[in-house]
Amino acid sequence: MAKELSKIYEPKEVEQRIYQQWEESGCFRGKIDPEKKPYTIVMPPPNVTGQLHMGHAMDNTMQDILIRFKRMQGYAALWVPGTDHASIATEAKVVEDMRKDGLTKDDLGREKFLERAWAWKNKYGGRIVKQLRTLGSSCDWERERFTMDEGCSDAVKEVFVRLYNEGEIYQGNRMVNWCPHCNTSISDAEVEYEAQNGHFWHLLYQVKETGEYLELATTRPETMLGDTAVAINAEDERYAHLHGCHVILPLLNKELPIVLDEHADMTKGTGVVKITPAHDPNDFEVGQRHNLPIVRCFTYDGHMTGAEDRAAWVELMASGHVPANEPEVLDCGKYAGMTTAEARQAILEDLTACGALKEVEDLQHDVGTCYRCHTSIEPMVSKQWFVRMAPLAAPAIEAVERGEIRFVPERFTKNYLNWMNNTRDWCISRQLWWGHQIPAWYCDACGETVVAKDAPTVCPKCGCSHLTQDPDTLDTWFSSALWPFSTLGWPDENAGDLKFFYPTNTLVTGYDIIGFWVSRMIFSGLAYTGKVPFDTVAVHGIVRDSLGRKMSKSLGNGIDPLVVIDQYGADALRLMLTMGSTPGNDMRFSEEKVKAMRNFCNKIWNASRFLLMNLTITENKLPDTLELEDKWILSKLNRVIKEVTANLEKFELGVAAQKVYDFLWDSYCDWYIELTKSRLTSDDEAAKIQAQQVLCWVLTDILKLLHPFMPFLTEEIWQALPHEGEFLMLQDWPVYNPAFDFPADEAAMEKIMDAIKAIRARRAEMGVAPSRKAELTIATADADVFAKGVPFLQRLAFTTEVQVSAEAPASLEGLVSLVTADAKLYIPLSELVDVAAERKRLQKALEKKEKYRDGIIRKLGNEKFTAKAPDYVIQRERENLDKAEREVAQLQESLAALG
RNA sequence: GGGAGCAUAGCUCAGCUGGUUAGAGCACCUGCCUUACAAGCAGGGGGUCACAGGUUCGAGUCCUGUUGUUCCCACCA
Repeated sequence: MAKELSKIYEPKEVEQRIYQQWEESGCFRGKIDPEKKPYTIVMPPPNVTGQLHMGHAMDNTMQDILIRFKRMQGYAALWVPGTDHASIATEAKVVEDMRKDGLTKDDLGREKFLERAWAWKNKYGGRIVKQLRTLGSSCDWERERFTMDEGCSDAVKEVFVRLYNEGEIYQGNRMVNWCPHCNTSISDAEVEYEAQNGHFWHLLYQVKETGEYLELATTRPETMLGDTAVAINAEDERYAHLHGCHVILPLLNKELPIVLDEHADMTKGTGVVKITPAHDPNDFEVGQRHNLPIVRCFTYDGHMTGAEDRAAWVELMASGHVPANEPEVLDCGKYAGMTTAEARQAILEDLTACGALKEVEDLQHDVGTCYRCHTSIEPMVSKQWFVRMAPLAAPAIEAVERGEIRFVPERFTKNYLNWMNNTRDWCISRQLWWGHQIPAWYCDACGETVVAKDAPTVCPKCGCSHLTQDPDTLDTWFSSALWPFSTLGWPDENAGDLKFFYPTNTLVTGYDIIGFWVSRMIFSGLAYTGKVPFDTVAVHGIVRDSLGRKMSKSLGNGIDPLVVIDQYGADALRLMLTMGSTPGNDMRFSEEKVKAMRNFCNKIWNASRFLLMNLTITENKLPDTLELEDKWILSKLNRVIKEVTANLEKFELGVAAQKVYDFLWDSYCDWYIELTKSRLTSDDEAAKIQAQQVLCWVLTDILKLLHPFMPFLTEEIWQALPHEGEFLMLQDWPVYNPAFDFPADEAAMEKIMDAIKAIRARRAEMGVAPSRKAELTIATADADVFAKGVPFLQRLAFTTEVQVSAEAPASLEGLVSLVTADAKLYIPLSELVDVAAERKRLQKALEKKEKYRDGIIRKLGNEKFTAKAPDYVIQRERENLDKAEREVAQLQESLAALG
């Protein structure tokens, strides 16, 4: 930053240059230093092929603020960056890309597909990481990780094998959420419910033994082909005579048992439920209880099963290796090959034709959809790998209840506990290729399952050397659950980073992934490292558009942070994201707010420009003697340092930023700089130097306090000011110092400021041009204080000669009088006064003040108040009353003087 | 059905454990290019703190209920 510069701060060139300087000088590197306390953040890894959006910008800005703050406080700070392979999302993108070339996964085969996927990852993988740099993120890029890199993959295998050997991972046919579009199972957490308009179809099933018709309702008539029972409640007297009877399934004319099960709710509908164990989670449970056959009539890609599917099942049955709960596969005959939607129509038509459809009712209900593609999910019985949650959840709940992990804001603890207390076993296998392939092998000869980190060469049971690896991959969140320690070297317990930087300190993330991710990191950390992975979870909300809507691709209302940065600078965007938000709450993006922050950047820029223009000193140190105004600003600065530090430690980032903002703009620029001008423009060299020194000292501390929020601009200015050391980002954080508390001087200075404000206000009301200067007479008990204020009154209150005395002028003829709590001020501008208007104004002011005074008198007269209120409150009220009395008296006097 | 958030100036929001006459930015009105900044300076208008009760010497802040709104979880054969 040179001394002659444009009036406007141009962020673009500065940001690139400064970031490069930092990175090349190794400022971001986290160093193991036994002399220091570690402070560690691991970045929630964005999708490797993704692009930066406002959510990332917010998340990473918060992390950068914290890590920069702690680094300046002297911690050995480490921020580990990285990316996530995002199995479903990335695989979907690669598949889509292949479709342009007319290719499918099956055409390529696994190996070729993975080659393509890696090529895709290498092509787009660097994008988001570059974009994070434009934000100013001070992460240690030399430690950048990827969930599928060697170390993370090793951690994944280690955990899988361990859990399997402990019996906490098991494989089996269970009801899972199936996405027919992504063609894979997904976990409960990945199902999103959406309201949809549907129907309730009332069907009639005839009872074989009695000939009567049972009415039952379903939202999914196409599943009827897979019905294997009808359930009624044992207590239900309406159907007591049907215990042990059977119904005839329409269309298939198949005989189904009537079972007694609590799942049948007497209060709902007719109290009769059809049971389709293969395609409904509740029905699956009923089927298990009554040992019902499981009949599958859907294929995994959303069609009705046919002869071929059935043949495959017959073959499996003959093979002898039949897993438990393996569903029978139905040949749906005329419906075979139809999509489930087509089959619904056809089946409804046929049911109508045979009189089995009684009526249709409109119904709005929530339908589970895939969180990635929003296709309706199909509950399917399928052979998958699961993690037993109960043993993992228990310690994870205890750790939070014991306070070893704290959520900020605290209310999210409930959200977490709610999730952990209701968790079911976690389906971790995915029918995808992009991801960590499950380290399980099956013997081709005897069917033995071998789980190991490395591929076995022979079957331990039969010695056969032909083993096939399970084709499935693991849920993305399985690897992200290990992120806080896999990135630091685990499973090598002796890894230096792990020993020094783990457990990490703060996890910054949005409330939307507490269940998906935070909870899984917590139980994983406890289970595998024996320690909580972090001590604090700082939760933030989401960034919405200016109308309060979620930013989404389909709405096209997303704002690209890079565009904003390009236009207004990264510092402005960062400030907008922090100052406009409160912990845990959503915020709205608004260009107006970004502009306001850009203006703030410009304000600092110009304040600094002013200082540089006047600067002759080369060393940043305070002068030996301080003037009243110097003590005032230093005392205020000292308080700001104390408060801002406390706010940051409590994760109140917005409040912290706001306080420095106000201090810089109001106290430093609007007052202090103006107050120093009389010294700076004087001929007194010593006074010039003295003013420069305080200006420089205070600005430097402001830059330090602002640095975590707006790193680029503060670094740029700091380097132009007299300083020691190479980078602002490596300087020590300012510390509160009781020696710089000057309460008496602050109060004195403010008496002068009150007078200045009073004169300005009156002149503005009277419409006096600033060019018209006037003499001033001050009558006050604080004559010595106001004597010090003379130059300020001259410069800032448009006065020429100033008389300060204890007494009012002998004659008030031709004078306008105005009052503050501590002084009466007289200006010879009475020819401009509209006496009537002036009387009215004074009367209004007097009434208001009297009302206020009377309020205090009543309060202080209330014995209950004086008996119960704390002393400091009573004391303050007495002072207020004092001040109000004086003001009332002075107003009355002025009014009397008007005649 | 269970849980949570939000409701304060025209707009976007602060307001911590209850305690000065409720604040900021933007917008609006008036006057100023006062040699750092018009992306600025000075001055000003604008709020029965959603509603109804309650606790308290004292409530925007705590409690109960109501309304509106957003979200999470569960269920819906």
